[in-house]
This record gives sequence, structure tokens and C-alpha cells, in this order.
Amino acid sequence: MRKSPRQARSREMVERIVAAGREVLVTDGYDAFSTNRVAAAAGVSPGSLYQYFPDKLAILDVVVDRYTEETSERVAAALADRMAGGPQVVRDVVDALLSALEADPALLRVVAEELPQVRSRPRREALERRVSELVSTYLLARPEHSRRPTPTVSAWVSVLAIENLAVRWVLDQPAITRDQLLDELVALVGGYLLS
Amino acid sequence: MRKSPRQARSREMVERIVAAGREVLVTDGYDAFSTNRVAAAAGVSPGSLYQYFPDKLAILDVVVDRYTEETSERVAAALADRMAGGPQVVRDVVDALLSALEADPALLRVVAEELPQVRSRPRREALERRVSELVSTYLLARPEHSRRPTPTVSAWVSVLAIENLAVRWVLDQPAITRDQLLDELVALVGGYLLS
DNA sequence: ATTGTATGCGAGTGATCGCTCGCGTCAGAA
DNA sequence: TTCTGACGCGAGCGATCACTCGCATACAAT
Repeated sequence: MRKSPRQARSREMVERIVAAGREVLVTDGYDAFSTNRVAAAAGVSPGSLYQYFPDKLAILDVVVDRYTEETSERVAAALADRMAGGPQVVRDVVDALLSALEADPALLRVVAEELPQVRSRPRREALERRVSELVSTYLLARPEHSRRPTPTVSAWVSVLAIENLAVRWVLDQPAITRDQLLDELVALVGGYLLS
Repeated sequence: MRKSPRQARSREMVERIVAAGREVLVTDGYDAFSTNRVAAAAGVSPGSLYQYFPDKLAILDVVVDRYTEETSERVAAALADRMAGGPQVVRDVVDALLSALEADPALLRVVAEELPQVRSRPRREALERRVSELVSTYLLARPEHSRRPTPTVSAWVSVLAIENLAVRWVLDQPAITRDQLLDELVALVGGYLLS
């Protein structure tokens, strides 16, 4: 942020810019994500845009941050809620993940398939570390659910496998029902942890 | 291809262009992948470049195609070789996949994290279909290795899970040894298929 | 040697891009 | 009401981009 918006109208403008950025991204893709284009979509002049954003990528960062923040919040919440629960945990958390990803498939597509991931890599790694830590503490607390030797490794494997399969299912729409997918993912991590 | 190179020198030029494209991609990233940049790196004029490539993305396609072709060839070969084998199959195939990915991590990073995936999506889907079909026929031929109800689905799940974990291990270099990863991945699909 | 064609060159074109800057406007404190 | 700084505008700058075209050169067939 170049400077922070102090008056109400400037705060609204920043909001309009972020919303317009998301819209351009979703409807026209990352290639069309130019400052002029975003400014026009926000009904704002290119100059105004640079009052509060240092450069183009800063706008992108806010859009992506909000999205990943929301999705990760939903999953982490579902996971934290059920830390004490039984074998239903996996199913519930995966279900929460699927719901979160299904909320905005268009934006998910852009974030996962169009954006250069280099910039958001620290974010993604932080998120995965956060989830992995939750999972590995769960595994440590409930050793009867896992026969694997290294909880941190098992958590890493489980999280990445589930995450990728969920994303691909949402984006590629393979001939698998949602319930079937849930069954398979539960079997995947269940069979893994107990083998 | 705008037209095909007939003389030896023009074939060499096309080769130099493709090699330069790969080099620019690896050393400077996709952002630097401009026609002028690639032409300069190839020691060729921008005009010459357009004699055999219709546009910039056609060069990119050749580079990416060659890479995915080679990696997929190695994995598919390892899989085809061991279709008759026992439980060692999984370990051997995953090992082949890891070796293939380790061959050029820099290019893998660009292909997996920087390029817009939209254009290579048909390619990727064709590749995954190819591998999935091999796996599901294997599962059908050896029902004693799997208790899952739908082989095509199990193949899809296994392939995507393994693929993503292998890529992430190569690119993120987590604190897991190669052998440990192999153990985990074998346990992952093994436990899954038998649950 | 001559000729037709494949090849290669590189300055240049038009468009687009990220971003700036000078100027007018508006809100809120005094 | 006045005044000051926050705000917003939009033409436009310099750079870069993908791509073209007129022309010189190298090759191969005769």
C-alpha cells in the first residue's frame, strides 16, 4: 500500500478496485489483468489506482490473498472444530474443503491454472504448513488412527494428496460424483495411515 | 508451423530457436519469454523466427511438448515394462517418475508454476488419461491387488495423488529423503487400493 | 554459369503496457 | 466561511511487445 485511505470515499474506491480486479481476472483471465483494464472496470482513473497500490501486482495480491484466506479459513475451522472427533474427521474436513473450492470455481481456475505461482508461493507454503501442523498434531494425539512412523510426513502426504485431488475434481469435472469422491478420499488417507 | 524447413541450415535454426526458448524459460522465466529475447538468445533475427513458427506460443508449445513427451515416455515405459510384475510395480513406477522429474527441475518449475496451464491442458489431460488407462487395466487384470469398486476411479485417484506429491517433493525440497518418499507413496496407494 | 527459390536479416510499425504528473475538486478542521 | 490537505482525474510518457516486409544472400537444379 502506497498510503492508506483515510476518507470514506477512498476506502470505497479501494474496494471497487479490488472487486474489479477479481472480476477482470475471472471473466477475462490474467492476460487481460492490466492496470488500465482494472481501472476502467472499477470506474476509476488509472492515476487514482496508484494512490493506494504501489503496482499492478499489489492489486493481484489483495485479490488472491482474500480468496486463499477465506478458503483456508473454512478448512482450518472445520479441522479445528473436529480435532477431538473420531474417524468422521477426514470426511468432514474434505467435505469442507470441497465446499470451499466449489464456492468460486472460476476464481479457483485462474488462481490454480493461470497465475504465476512464484509470487504466492510463500503464502501457499504457509497455508500448507498451517494445515499440516494441525493434522500432524491430530495424528500425534490419536496414535490409534495412524500406524505411519512420521506424523509430520504423513500429514504432508495426506494434505497435498487431498488438496490436489479436490482441486482437480472441481476444475476437471471428471465422471465421479461428489459422494464417491468423498468415499475415495477417505479410503485414500484412511488406508494410508493404517498401513 | 508456418512452413517446414527443407534445407539443413534451416533445420538447425529451428533447433537453435527451440533450445534458446528452453534456455530463456529456465534462466529468466516466462515473463522474459519474448520473441525478440528468444531470437537474440538463438542468435537469429526476429524475422527468421517467424518463418517457421506462426507465433510466440508455437515456440513455447514445442518446448513444453518435448519436455512432457520425454517425461511421460519414461514413466509410461516403466509402467508398461512391469505390467506383469508383482507389488514392486508401484515402487518402480514412482521411482521412474521421480527420476524423470529430477532430470530438469528448473524446467519443471517453469512448466508447473509459471506457465498458464490453459494452453497445455489438453496435453496434460491426454497424458493423465493415458497413464490412468494403463493403471486401470492393470487393476482389472490383477484384482487381488485392489479392493476398490471402480478401477477407473482408483486409477484417477492414484495417478493424481502420486503425480502431485512427486512434483511438490522435487520443487519444494521438504525434509524427506527420496527413499522415505518412496515408502510413503507405496503405502499411500497400497493402503488405498486394499481398503 | 545461370536461374529460381529457399533462407535469413533487422529496422521498423502499430499497439499496448505500467505508470506519472499537473491540475482541478472535495471534505473537514478552524 | 475559509483554508488545507486528501482525493481523483486522464492525457500522455517511455518502454516493450508481437510481428512484418523489403531486400540481400545462400543453395540446388539445370
